[in-house]
Amino acid sequence: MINLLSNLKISVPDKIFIKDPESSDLGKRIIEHGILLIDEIGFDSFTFKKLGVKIGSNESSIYRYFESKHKLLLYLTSWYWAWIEYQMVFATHNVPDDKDRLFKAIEVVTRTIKEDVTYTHINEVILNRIIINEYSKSYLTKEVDSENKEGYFEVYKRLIHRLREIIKNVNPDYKFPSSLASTIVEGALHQHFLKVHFSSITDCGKAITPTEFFINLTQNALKTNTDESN
Amino acid sequence: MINLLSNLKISVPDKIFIKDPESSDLGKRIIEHGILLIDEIGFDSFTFKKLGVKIGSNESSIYRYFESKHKLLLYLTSWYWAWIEYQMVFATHNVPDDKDRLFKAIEVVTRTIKEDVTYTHINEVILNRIIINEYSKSYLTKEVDSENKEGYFEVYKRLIHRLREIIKNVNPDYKFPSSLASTIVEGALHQHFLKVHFSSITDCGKAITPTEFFINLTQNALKTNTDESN
DNA sequence: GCAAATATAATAGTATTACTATCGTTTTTG
DNA sequence: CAAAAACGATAGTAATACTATTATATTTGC
Repeated sequence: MINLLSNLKISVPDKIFIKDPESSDLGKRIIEHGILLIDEIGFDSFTFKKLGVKIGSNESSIYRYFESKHKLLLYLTSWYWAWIEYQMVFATHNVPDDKDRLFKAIEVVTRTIKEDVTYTHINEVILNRIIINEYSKSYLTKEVDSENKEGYFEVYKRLIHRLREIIKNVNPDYKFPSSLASTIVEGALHQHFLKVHFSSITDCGKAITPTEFFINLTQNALKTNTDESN
Repeated sequence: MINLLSNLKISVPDKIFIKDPESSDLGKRIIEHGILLIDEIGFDSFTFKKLGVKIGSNESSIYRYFESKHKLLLYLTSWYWAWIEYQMVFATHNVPDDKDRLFKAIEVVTRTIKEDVTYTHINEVILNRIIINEYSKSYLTKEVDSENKEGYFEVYKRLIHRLREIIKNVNPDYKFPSSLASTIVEGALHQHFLKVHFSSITDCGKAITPTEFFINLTQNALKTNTDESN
């Protein structure tokens, strides 16, 4: 699976960037060290000037790739969700049982990220931390609707749609497949955050994982009256 | 109930402000128009200078109440959750059946806010919109841990703890009462957001409410094997 | 191998932000 | 009524989030 993935370029909507960062060495350094710096000082304190210093390049050069730090965040989040999407597709591919497929899919979107050596300039463990800490900021803006129209959130919505379809296969009569799908994905990020910063309002921690919680929640939500198999 | 509440002052941790905005006319105007202005232009574009213009006062005077706009947001969110907490306590008070109590509690934390005339200078409908759009930004910061130690999130955590206890009463064997409680509260905000901005990834809208979704989810999550009553 | 095109670097400049500090005036209150 | 507290006005600062221009380096196409 890792080899299959390594031949694929994770595809990010091209309206997000001015110049594709994958197309040059400087572009890749912007992504690589952008991730590290956002993780280090937080997105709010992050500036292109500081990133320029880190990569020994100039602020103005970074602006030729991304028109703002907000667009860079949109790039990173789209990349992340596309990466998760690929993992979901591969992990659920050829799984014959509908329920098993759903459990696999939930596992992919809720688990703690382990390092992936496929994309050398992107540290997925750190990127995942950025998603947990900063993802909401990418859409909690006054510009959401216009940016949504521009397609900046396509990857994320497609992932939720895929998960919704897998849910519907398990129980076509379930009334809230979209809300369940979006709750699992967003909720998992939230539980991972709580685990680190507000442990008193989550059960997730050393013994219990968000994956366990959401699989249990989903399993019960989709149980039909006549279903005693689980 | 409204009359009972009107005698209560919603209590916000006093470390959040420099001077209690409830203690003066200017303070109340800061809160009242702060809410309106944040809703109008979004928290990111909101500044004390702009607020000063709106209320015919000076930037420097506002700084005498709140040391930063971030603290003002913490004030508003604490106020909001304390207000929700009161409603939850009153709505569940004297409800004999554990399940009914839980459903009432979920309703209070997930429903669409209708206007409340009790607190004249605070428009709860608009404040709710701010919570939906901006709440995450109050804790998704590099300072969460130190601010959490200072008690800035006490009200929110207390609300989640209350909900958790109500959940535990219904099913003491349920393994994830804290995670379920935090998922309901955070998830409801998220579903309300999706309803407005990303309707394709939620079932909530005109026909279905977040309350319905989360009551259904909880009901199924807490069902015991021998429980056929619902 | 060289000219043209492209990419990058360096510098400067702008309006705004998120404050702090000071001072004078008004209002409150003991 | 005097002292204290609150408020308003002004000024100042370092940083932010850019844009614009120009110079230099690198790549490429013929």
